[in-house]
Amino acid sequence: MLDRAPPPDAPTRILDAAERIVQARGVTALTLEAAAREAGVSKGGLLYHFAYKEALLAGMLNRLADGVAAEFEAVLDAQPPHPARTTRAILAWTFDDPHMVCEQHQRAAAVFLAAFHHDPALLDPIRRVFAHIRDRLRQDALPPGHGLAIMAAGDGLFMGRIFGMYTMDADELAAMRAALERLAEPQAGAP
Amino acid sequence: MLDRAPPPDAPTRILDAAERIVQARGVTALTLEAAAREAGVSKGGLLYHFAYKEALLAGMLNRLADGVAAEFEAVLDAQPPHPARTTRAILAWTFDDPHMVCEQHQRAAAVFLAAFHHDPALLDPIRRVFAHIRDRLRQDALPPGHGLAIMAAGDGLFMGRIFGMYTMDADELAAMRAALERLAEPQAGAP
DNA sequence: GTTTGTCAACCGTCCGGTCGGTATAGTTGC
DNA sequence: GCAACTATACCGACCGGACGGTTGACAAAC
Repeated sequence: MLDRAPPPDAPTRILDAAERIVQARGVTALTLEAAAREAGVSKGGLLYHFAYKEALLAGMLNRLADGVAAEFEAVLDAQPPHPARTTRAILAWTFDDPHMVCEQHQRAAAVFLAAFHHDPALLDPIRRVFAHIRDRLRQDALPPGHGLAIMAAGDGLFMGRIFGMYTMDADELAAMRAALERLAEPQAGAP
Repeated sequence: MLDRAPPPDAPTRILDAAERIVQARGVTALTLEAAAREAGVSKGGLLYHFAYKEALLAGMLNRLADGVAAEFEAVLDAQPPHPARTTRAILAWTFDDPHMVCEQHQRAAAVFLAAFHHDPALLDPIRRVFAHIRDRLRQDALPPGHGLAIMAAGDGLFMGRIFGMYTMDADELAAMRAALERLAEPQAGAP
């Protein structure tokens, strides 16, 4: 389909390479030399584009934040109108299939952890994305707390998967989704 | 009350020191030398008790897993009989106050992350603890998925706090708890 | 001819792990 | 009773390698 994409520029190639390394071999393996080699440039070449290692990490995380924001926006747009549209988008985001297994998200998690490892402040761009989602969530016509509970459950599921804390089969996943969907009913708990 | 506790032995002191470092200054600051100094032994002394750095990490994580298991057991024991007793214990564990702000848990998170950073396989002891809790959860008289949803939400909240992704005020927390408690009602969603 | 992008060689530091050694407390043989 | 030996606990100098970052050179683009 898009096999004729132009070759990415050096910074992009470097960011890609760094992500690949972090995903495949963990934070410790992400050295300037390794990233440079993987990207097909020299260490000096890498340092021309990212003057410090921290700049590289920041670049990775900024791109990640943009990606996450765009992805959520896409899921939201695909959602039919509903009083709890944002909440339902989160549910879809969490449970709908392509997303669940996506290697993309393993990579996102790896980048996230790598950044946190180096300096928690690097996470700020992502924090802003989540804060934005939470603001949207507040505008849903739902009893207070329901949206947050669903969001927290989604995050918990995601984290659990990242850390290999629990792997659930399709049945359990479906049951969880059903449970959370009860919380996303507009009339739920209305007085 | 117990101010006459005997001084801890060297391995315990080292583990304590390592935890303190990891919590206060992050994974990167946990070097053998730093841990040794903080524990008041020499590097050689530390290596006598923990032959590799990995052994130190494993020791930290094993102790953590034991602590978490004991803590959950205590919360569970404090719970009055109820068809969804384990689920309610998780709710209490997640939301009841002393636990929420506890510095202990910041430390637990730091140890967890440090271990994961070094080698994800190190997390196995904790994984076992969570698997055990999940088994208990399944025995609650609740529609399938409700317990899991609550557990995931608790994990999400915990992770969110660790990574500073979102900080919720007391009202939001209370609303979340109320929402999740609806899922912990035995009759909830019964046909 | 200067700016832009890239390179390879190099440096200083830090860190995990090794190693030879010390001190104290048993244990054994006589 | 004591010498010889062993085990336990600990010390700190040192080594080798890795890693982040610097430097100076160089070629193509403008």
